Amino acid sequence: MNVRTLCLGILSLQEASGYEIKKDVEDGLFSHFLDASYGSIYPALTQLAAEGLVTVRAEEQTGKPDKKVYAITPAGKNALAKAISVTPAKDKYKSEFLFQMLLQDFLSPVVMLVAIQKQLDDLNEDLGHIANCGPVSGGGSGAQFVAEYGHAVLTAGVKCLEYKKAELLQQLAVQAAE
Amino acid sequence: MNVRTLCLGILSLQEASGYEIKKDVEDGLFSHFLDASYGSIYPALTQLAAEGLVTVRAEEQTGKPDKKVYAITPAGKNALAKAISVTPAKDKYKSEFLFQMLLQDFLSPVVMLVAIQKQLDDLNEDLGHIANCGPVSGGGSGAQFVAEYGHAVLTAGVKCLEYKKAELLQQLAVQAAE
DNA sequence: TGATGCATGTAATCCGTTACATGATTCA
DNA sequence: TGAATCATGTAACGGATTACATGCATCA
Repeated sequence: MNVRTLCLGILSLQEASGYEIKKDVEDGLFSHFLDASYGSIYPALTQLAAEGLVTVRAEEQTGKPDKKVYAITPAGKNALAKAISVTPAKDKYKSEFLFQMLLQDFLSPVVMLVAIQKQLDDLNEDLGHIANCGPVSGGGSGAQFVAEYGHAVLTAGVKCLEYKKAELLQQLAVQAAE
Repeated sequence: MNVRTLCLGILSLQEASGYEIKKDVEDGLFSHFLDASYGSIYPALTQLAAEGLVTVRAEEQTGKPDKKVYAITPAGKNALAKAISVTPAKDKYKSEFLFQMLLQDFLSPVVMLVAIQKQLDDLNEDLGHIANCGPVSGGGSGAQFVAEYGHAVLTAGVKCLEYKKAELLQQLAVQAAE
């Protein structure tokens, strides 16, 4: 899936500017399974508008720069429906954290502890993003499904890491006592 | 993290050919959080050998093509230790499946069911990869940690999806009865 | 006889990130 | 006064994937 489809998908839930789409994938409900940078979002939006799949409207704001609000068109909805009806690619998960843990023989216990804590913070941050969006938001039942799935998976990770962390802490304490 | 470091990491656990490294990230214990293609592995290995971070040995095989077995050198271990001692980048997770679920209003219940089943199959496949490696394998305690974490997260996903699937199936049955 | 597994490699292409460029406003 | 937020955009660069090329052995 490319950034074009991503934008179309978000715009099908609500109107938004490029800046707001970036926020959605950075801090919003979608942050834990989507990603895109300004460098890909803005060109995609321009292209989408040129093809008539979205409309643009300049919105003046007081105290803030003007923004371009994009909205999906019927043609855009068709294109979106087509794009997401194909069997999706398998989820991609890349974790440098797990790579580090795999190679823990090369790491000092302190470095390990720092890495685990960082991972814990990252997971909790994502959990926070999901919680912030509240039970109802943009995508209705779809958003709820995604929130529940994310919550389940993220929570499982946290639980596992809390256990590991406690284990490590105890080991460190024993070592210090010797 | 780049493919160079990935190869160095796997070679620190055991000797391997490029083909075997690819299998590790495709079907092995690492498959659910690492990824690399031949097009990136082979050049990386060649480069690593040229820099003296790994050694190459041609191994003749009966009934199979010869293979080049790579092994990490002390210099390679140093380079690896250095590379993984920096704070790792945040995990990247991209899910077209969740994107589809988010946009479920554009999907027929049947397409949704197919998508959920496919996701379930994918998760169970990864779970199988972890189980196949058994309690002990290459990386010792590191491998065990990674296996436990993967198992916890993947299982949570399966549980959540089984529930959703049952819910959907029931809805479909009710609709059919009307 | 055709598909699949084992095995190595190269080159074009693509998609996206990073960095750069600009500028107003608000809050500390 | 400096940092952060809001806001849009471009261009170079990079890293990896995809597709291609080759070839033997085994299994159905």
